[in-house]
Amino acid sequence: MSASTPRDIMEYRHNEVEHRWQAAWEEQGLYRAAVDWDKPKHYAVTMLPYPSGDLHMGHWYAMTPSDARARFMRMKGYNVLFPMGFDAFGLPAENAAVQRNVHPAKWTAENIDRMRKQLRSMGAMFDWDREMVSSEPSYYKWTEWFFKRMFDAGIAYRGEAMVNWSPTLQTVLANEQVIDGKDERNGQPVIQKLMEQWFFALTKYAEELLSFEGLDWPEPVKTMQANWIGRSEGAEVTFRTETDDEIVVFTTRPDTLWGATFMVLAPEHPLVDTLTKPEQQSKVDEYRVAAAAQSELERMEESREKTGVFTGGYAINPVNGARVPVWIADYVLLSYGTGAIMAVPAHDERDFEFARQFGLDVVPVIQPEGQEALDEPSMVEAFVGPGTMVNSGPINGVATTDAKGRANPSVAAAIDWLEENNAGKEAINYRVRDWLISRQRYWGSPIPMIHRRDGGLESVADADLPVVLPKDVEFSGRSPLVDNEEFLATTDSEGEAARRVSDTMDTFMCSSWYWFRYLSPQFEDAPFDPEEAAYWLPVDTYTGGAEHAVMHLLYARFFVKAMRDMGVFAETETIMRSHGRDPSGLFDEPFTMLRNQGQVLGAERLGDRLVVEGTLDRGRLVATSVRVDPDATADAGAVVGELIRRTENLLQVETESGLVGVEVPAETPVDIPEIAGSNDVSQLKHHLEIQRMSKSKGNVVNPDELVELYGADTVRTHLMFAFEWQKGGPWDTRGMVGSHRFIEDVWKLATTPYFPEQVSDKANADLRRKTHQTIAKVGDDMVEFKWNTAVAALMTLRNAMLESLKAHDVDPAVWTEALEALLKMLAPIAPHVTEELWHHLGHSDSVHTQAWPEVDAAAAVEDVVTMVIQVNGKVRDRLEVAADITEEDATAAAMSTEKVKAWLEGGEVRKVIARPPKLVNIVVG
RNA sequence: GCCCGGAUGGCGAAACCGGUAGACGCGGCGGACUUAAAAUCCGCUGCCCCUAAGGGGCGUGCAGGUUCGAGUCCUGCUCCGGGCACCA
Repeated sequence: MSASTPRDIMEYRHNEVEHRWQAAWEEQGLYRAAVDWDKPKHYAVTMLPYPSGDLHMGHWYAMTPSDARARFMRMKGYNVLFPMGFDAFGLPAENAAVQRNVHPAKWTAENIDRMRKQLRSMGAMFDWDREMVSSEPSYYKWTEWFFKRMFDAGIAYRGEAMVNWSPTLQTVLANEQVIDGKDERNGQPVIQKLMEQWFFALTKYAEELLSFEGLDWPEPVKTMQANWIGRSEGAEVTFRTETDDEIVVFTTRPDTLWGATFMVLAPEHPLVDTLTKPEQQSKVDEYRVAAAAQSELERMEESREKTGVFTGGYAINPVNGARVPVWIADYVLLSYGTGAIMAVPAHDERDFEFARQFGLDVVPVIQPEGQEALDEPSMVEAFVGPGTMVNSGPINGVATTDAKGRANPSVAAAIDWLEENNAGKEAINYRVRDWLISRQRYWGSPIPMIHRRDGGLESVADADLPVVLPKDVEFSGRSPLVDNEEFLATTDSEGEAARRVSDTMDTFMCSSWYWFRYLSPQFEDAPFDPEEAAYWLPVDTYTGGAEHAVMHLLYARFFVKAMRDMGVFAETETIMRSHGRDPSGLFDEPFTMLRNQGQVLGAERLGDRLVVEGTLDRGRLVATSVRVDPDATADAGAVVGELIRRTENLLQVETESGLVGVEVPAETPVDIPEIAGSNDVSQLKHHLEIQRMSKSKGNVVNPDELVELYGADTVRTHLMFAFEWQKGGPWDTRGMVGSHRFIEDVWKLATTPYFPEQVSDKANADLRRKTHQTIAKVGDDMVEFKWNTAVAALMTLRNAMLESLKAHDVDPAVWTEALEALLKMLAPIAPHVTEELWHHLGHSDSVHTQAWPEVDAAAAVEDVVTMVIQVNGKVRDRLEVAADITEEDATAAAMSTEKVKAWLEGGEVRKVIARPPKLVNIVVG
């Protein structure tokens, strides 16, 4: 050894190593991806983050495996593009504006700056030249442009929808802002109100969205989307009211029409007013007010007792002329189907309950298979099984089965009859609704539309895009665009004075096309540069949380299909062809492969027990003092209880008599005895369940401190090791030392000089076997996103190498082969330390540009295997046998061991099941 | 309520196609080094029972079933998580 020992030089200083390599990679442009038609491409995208302020463990959990996968693909020979951006519009920025008087633009920009720095500390291979931020005009110009194209294509339209309306604030609230049917800000009631909104005709694509052909997506995601779309086959039937209005209903069971004894309309249905008789008016009005106080989710709860009110009106059943009463009930939703149903209580569970509740007629029309005829008065539940149609005029005697749609003979017969008699027609209904994209908010992409003075609508000229959000605005809780004259006043295409639409777009709209913008975020002629698109599209690997399984992914799929049909890819296709790439089918779907990670969950924690003094103002307490006191009795102050939730300065406190909203003005003193000095609201701890980490829930673990303490490489390794990636789980920092030891051991293996002493062929073969088994295992696991077992396999190799290092019993060539393979395999997971050690071994190029190690299958083969011997299915002995043992030899060996003989004594061998070389099972009796 | 998942030692987990349950790691226990602690190193570690060695029984949320053999397949439950259309 030289005078300066390796230990002096080579101490592992993770911070120094990580900062140095991050700077070096950036300088070299190691992760900048460029179009290269001579290499196969791989476009990897991980769902972009919302800039909530700090990068939390959940972000690391989502991003570092995606990064490792992208790095792995690069080592496998692909030209990899892996960009990053920010989904920067949204509600939290407006909450900050209302409650802390920070402009959303400032709040967002500051958060993004902070998160960019934190993202860099991760050491991911993000190509920052491709970054996009959805709240910048250079991005939302194209979000608006897409809206225009949708409008021109007839996909964007005006319609009505139910919204959470705050009569106090005169504005629409997000579901999140409504707690217990009240506005979380001021405790005032919130009602459901029908309002004019903008929609995208997503249902036009419902059928195509049901096909997942060619997509490598998780089965549950496909199932959830299919269920969400909810295709059902049946018929539309027209009933006429006594006032000769039409009520169209959709039913999957037109065969049971002869048993329809009443109708139910959604309380908001437009015909309710005309149908309602004067003597029923007050009851109907009362019911409609009550229904408006409930959310759709509450209304759909099936376990609730059925409620409803008779309108006094009647409609005529078109199949038999029967006069059926028309009711309204909240379990019928205006947004589903036609907002009206025909009720067949004898054969539908919900209708049955409703009929029994209100004493309505029940008329059976199916004779159950192999049972007695249904006896109406004694029925206790609806009959929904197969049988034969009865009491049904023209379709009497037709069989009814469990099949859906026309595949059911009775349904087919009923549809045919309806069509022949002009009473209805075959129809397909989808549960999915058109995409409501307008929001009555400020911090979003403006809808580039203008109301002309003549009442018409026109879109803003392309040359005038983007419609820019005005900066100088005041925040009160409702969108400042609504009364911003400077913004609203404009002129139409003919120079006439006109008004802008004050709505902005759903942020899902921004996130429905961002991976196109990554391709060329500075491109000014179109949303993306077709030269880039022709090479990189489509996205090969998309990763993100399972919570986006339906909405975001369905919108993204819809968007691409609409883009395709609007010809947005025409030029891209031409360029593809000129390079010999066939574009057919490449623009039908956005993401070829999808993988979901689970969620890193926060730990459970009780909220602080608060004692609040203050004055009551419109149902909520305005605090004059807030104090934390774990022992406070219920009468210690005006409001005493556990802090359940906090949004900026709004507290939800659980008291003995229920949830109370508390507002804490800036000047109100907050006293937390545990924390010395002056305290503020943000230091209050609120209740945490074991649930996902998110800024809004406050149960966030900050990775920065862990990076400081252990290094990014350890944090990355541990996140990939500690959980099954698809599943996630509660975060616990303690186990991290194991991953840290692993990284330090790798450091030790690579920096300790290796001298062979007692070299043996067996030791050489053993280490080579382990090395090549590990290469095979880790390679397979990385393809399948099985990070935890990949790291475990690397740890096992580490253990074997530590033994070899101690025993000095392998050739230097075998040692080096193992060491370099270990570094290369670990490189995607722990990029900094492996790069440092790679260079330490004397290489001058980057470990990240190395080819993934090749498996030597011959070296990996196991020649001796442990064979298990079972007697009657229980393990009784084990034997070391040659891996290629024959069935006869295995059986003979198994039967002849002392232990087995003892177990066989006194019994007769009835059967021997041999599965060489792993197992022999002897059945005796 | 509806749709989709999940449940394995004290903890995070592993187990290809139905074939050794608990790899890998944390924690714990015992030991070495140290004045001591930390770090590091060595050994043990699913539970229970008998024991001197060595054996035996039980065990993958619960109750059944199929099979020579079930964590894995089937039926019925329980509990937990995600989504339910304005959180992203």
